[in-house]
Amino acid sequence: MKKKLSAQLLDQRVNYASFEESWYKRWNDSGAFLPLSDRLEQEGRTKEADIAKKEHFSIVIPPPNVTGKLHIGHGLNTILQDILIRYHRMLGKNVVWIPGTDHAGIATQNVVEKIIEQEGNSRETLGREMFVTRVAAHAEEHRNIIREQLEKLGASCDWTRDNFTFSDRLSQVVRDVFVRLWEKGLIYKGHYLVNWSTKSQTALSDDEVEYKSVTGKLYYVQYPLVDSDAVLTVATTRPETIFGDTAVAVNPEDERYAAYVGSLVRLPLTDKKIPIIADAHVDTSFGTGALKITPAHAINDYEIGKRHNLDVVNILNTDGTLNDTVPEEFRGISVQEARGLAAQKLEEEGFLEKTEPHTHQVGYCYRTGVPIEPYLSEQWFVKMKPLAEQALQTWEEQGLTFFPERWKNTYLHWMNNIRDWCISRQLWWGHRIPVWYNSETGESIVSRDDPHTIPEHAGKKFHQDEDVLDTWFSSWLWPFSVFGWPEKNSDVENFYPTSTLVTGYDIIFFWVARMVMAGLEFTQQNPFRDVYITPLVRDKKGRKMSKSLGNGIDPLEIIEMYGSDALRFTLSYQLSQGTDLLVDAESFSFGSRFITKLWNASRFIFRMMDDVVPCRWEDIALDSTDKWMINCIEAVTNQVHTAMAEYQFNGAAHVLYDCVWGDYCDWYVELAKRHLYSEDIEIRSRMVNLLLHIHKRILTLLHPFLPFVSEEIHSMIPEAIRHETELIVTEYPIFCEDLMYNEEGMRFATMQTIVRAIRSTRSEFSISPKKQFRCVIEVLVDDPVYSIIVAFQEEICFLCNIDAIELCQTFDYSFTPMTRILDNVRIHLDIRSMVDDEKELQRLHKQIDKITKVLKQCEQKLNNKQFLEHADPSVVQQQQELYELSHTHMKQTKEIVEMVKGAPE
RNA sequence: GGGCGAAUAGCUCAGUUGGUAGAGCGCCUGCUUUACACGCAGGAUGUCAGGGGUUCGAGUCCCUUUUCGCCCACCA
Repeated sequence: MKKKLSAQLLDQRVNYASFEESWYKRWNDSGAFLPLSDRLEQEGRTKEADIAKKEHFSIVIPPPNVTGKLHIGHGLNTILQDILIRYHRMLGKNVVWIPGTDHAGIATQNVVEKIIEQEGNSRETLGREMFVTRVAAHAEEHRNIIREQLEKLGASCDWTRDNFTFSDRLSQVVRDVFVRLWEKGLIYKGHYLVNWSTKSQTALSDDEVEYKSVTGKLYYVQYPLVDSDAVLTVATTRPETIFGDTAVAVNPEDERYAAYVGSLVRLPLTDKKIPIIADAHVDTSFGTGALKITPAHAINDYEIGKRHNLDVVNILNTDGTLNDTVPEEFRGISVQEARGLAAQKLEEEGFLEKTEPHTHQVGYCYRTGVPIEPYLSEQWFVKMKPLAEQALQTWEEQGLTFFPERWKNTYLHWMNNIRDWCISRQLWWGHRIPVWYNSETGESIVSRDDPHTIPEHAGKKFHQDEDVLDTWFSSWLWPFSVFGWPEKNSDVENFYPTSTLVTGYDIIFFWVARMVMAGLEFTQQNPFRDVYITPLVRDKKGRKMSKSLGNGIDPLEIIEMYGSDALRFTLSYQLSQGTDLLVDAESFSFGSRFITKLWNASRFIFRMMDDVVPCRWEDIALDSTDKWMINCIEAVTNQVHTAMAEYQFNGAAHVLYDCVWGDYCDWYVELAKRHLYSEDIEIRSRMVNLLLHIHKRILTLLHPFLPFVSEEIHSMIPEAIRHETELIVTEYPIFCEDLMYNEEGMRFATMQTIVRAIRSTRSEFSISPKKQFRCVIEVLVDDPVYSIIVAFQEEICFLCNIDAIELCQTFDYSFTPMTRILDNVRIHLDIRSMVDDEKELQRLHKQIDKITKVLKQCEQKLNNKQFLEHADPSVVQQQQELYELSHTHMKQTKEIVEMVKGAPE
C-alpha cells in the first residue's frame, strides 16, 4: 500500500471546509442525486432502469418560503429528510427528493413592502405590475440563497426537478384545480364575515388566525330604553363598535329582561334606536346578561343578526380605521384609538357604568401580528366538508401513518371539525383567481385560460378577478404538482404517491391535512405513506427561537464553526420523539467531537498501512476479538435498520455513536495496536487490512448521518479495499444473522469485565499506569471463564499493562494481595505494598453493603411462594443463581476483610 | 371547556413485549501512554413528580393529583 495520504490527514482536527463543498459538487455533478432509473437510462441501461423503477422512495421537500433564510428548524427538517433519502438510496431504491420553494403570498408581499417603504415608496405608487416584478426578483434571489443553504446542509436533492409554487407550470395546475373544484360545485363566492388583516388588508382563512390571551377591559355601557326611564346595561370589550350595533340581545329564559324584549333602546353617542331581541345564544351569567349585537364585526353577532334579520352596519375601512358611518370625530381613527375615545365619551355622557379588567382570547394575523378584525366582504371559498368526509373515509384504508402516532389525533380532530376555506386574498403577489368578468355584462367565466385567447369569446372584453389565491392553495397540490400532474408522465408514475412527508406539527392543519384531501380528491390516493412530524428546535431555556428574542441559531454559523456533519449528527442524536429539541450553539460541539474521534481513528489506521499489501476480506483469518467486533457491527446494523423503519433517528445515531466510540475505538483499535506494533509484517498486514475493511463498513453505516466526512475518509481507503463507487451510491450494509458471533460476543464481554476490574483497582489506589504488578487469577479449570482468560491472556495483559496472568485453582494467600471478586473468579493483585489498607477496608465495607442489599432482594423474592409460582422459570433460576453467587461473594469478601485487617503492613 | 405532551443524575435527555436504573455535558481522581487532551483510564451522583391500583415483581400498565408546555374551542 503506497502512502498517498492527503496532507490534511496530518491534522488532528477535521478541516471540514476543505472537503464539504467539493464533495457536494462532485455528488451533484456525478448525478448521484438523480433517481437510479435516470442514472441507468443515461448510461443506456434501460432494462436495469425498468427494474429499478419497481421500488421507489420519494420525498417532496416542504417548500421553504422565499422570504428569508433558512433557520435551524429548516435545518433539522432538511437533515432528517436527507438521512432518509441517503439511507433509502443506499438500499438501492429508486430515490428522488424534490426540492422547491413556496412563493408565500402574504409573507413575501409583506417583506417586500417593508423594503419598498424604507425606500420611501409604496406598492400603490409602484403599481401592481411593477410591484409583482419587484417581488418576483426578491423571490428569485431568495430561491438561490435557500438552494445554497440546502447544499451546505448536504441535502442530496435532485436539482433537475427543482420546483416553485409560482412557476408557470404550477400556476397552470392551480388554475386547473380551481376549475375542477368550481365545476364540482365545491367553490363558491359570497359576502361573509371573514378574518381581516388590517395591515395586509386581506382576508385570511380561519387557520391563519393565532389566538393569544390578552387582558383588556370589560366596559359596562348603559343603553337607555326609548319608552321608559329604565336602562339596559351591556358588557362589552369593544365599545367602539357601538356604532355598528343593530340590536341588544338577551336570553329568552332570562326573567330580568323578559319585559324589555321587543322594545327599543337608544344607542349612546348616536341617536339611533335599536331593538331588544331574545336569542338563546346569550349567556345569562356573563356580564349583565345583555349583549350588544354588531353583526358586521363579530362572528356570533353575525349569526344572531341573520336569525333576526338585523341590519349589518360596517363601520370599518379596509385599513382598520373607522369609516363614514360613525360620528365625525371617530372617522379615520384606528380601532384602538376609537376604543379609548368611545370609552371617554361614554363616561363623559354618563353611559359608562363601570369597567372591569378582563382576559380573553384575541385573534392576530399569523404573518403580520396585527389584531384580526371580523370584516364583511365578498370572498371565494372552498366547501371543505365533502373533501374532508372523503378523506376521513379513505385515508386510513389507504394507509397513512403518523410518526409519532399521536399526531394522528390532531389531524383527525381538525378534519372532523372542518370549516369552509376562504381562499381569496386581497394581495398582489400570488396566483390570480382564474375568473374573468365580461366588462360589459359583468357575466363571469371560470376558466383555465384567459378568455381573450378563446375563440368562443372573440370580440368580447374581460377583466380578471383582482384577488389572488391563498398560498396554501398551491401548496396543497405540491406532492403531485411537482411531478407534473395532471399529466400522466413517468415521474408521476414512478414517484407518486410519495413515501414520507417530513414536517413540523405547526402546519398539520394548513398543509398536511389539506394535502391528503387534495391527493384523494385529485389523484384518488394519499399523497404520502408516512408522515414524520419533527419536534420544534428551541433554545436551552425552552423558548421558541425568534428574531425579537435574538435567540435564534443560524445553521450556517454552526456549519462554519463545527461543520455540516457536526450539525447533522448533533441534531439527529439529540432528537427525541416526545419533546422539543433544546440547543444552543455550544451543543454542537458534541457532534464535532464525535467526528474528530472518527477522524483520528482514521488517521491512525491510515498511518499504519505503509508497507502493507491490501487483501480481500475473505482471505483474512479472524481471531476472537475480530469476531467480537464483527458481532458488534452486525448488531448495530440490525439496530440501525430497526430504528430507521420506525423513524427513530436518534436511536440509530445512538447505536452508531456507541459502537464507533465505545466498541471500535476504545476496545478494538486499542487491541489492534498489539498487532500493529508487531515486528512481524504478516501480523501487521493482517491487522491493517482488517481495520481498513471494518473501517469501510463503519463509514458506510455512518454515511446517511455524516455524509461529508464519511465520504472523505472513505476516499482515502486504498482502492483495492474501498467500495468501487462513492459512498453516496454504495449499497447500505444489510443485517446478516449468519455473520453473528454471539458466543464470541459474550466471551469478549467477560474479558472486558476482568479488564475493568483490574483497571479500576489500579486507578482507585492511584497506581501509575506504568507500574507493573503480579496478577493471579483464581478460577476452576472447568469454569467457562477459565478458557476465556486463557484465550484472552495477552489482550488482558495489554489492556491492563501487566506482564502476565497466573492462573490457579486454589490461591496461596501468603503474598497478601488485593482481591477482586467477579462471578466465579477471584483476581488477586499484588499491590498491597503500594496501597492504603484503610481505603481498601472502606471499599470492602461498601461492597458488603451492596451485596447485602442484593441478597435481601433475592431472599424476598425466593421466599415468596407467589414469585416461585408465577414468575417465568428462567427468571426464578436467575434469581437463584444471583443469590448463590452473592452469598459466595459475601463470604469471600468477609474473608478478605479479615485478611486485610490481620495482615501486617 | 376539550384534547395532547412532558416530569428519570446539577443540566440535556435515552430507557419499545413489566425482571437488579443509563448516556453526553458538568463535577472529582490519575495520566501529555507514538490516533485523538474536542483524548485515555477510573470515580461520585437518583424517594424515576406525589398518591393509589393491577402484578410474585412497575421508571415501564391502569386511575388520580400537582407543575410546566402546546393545540383546539370559546362569554360579548
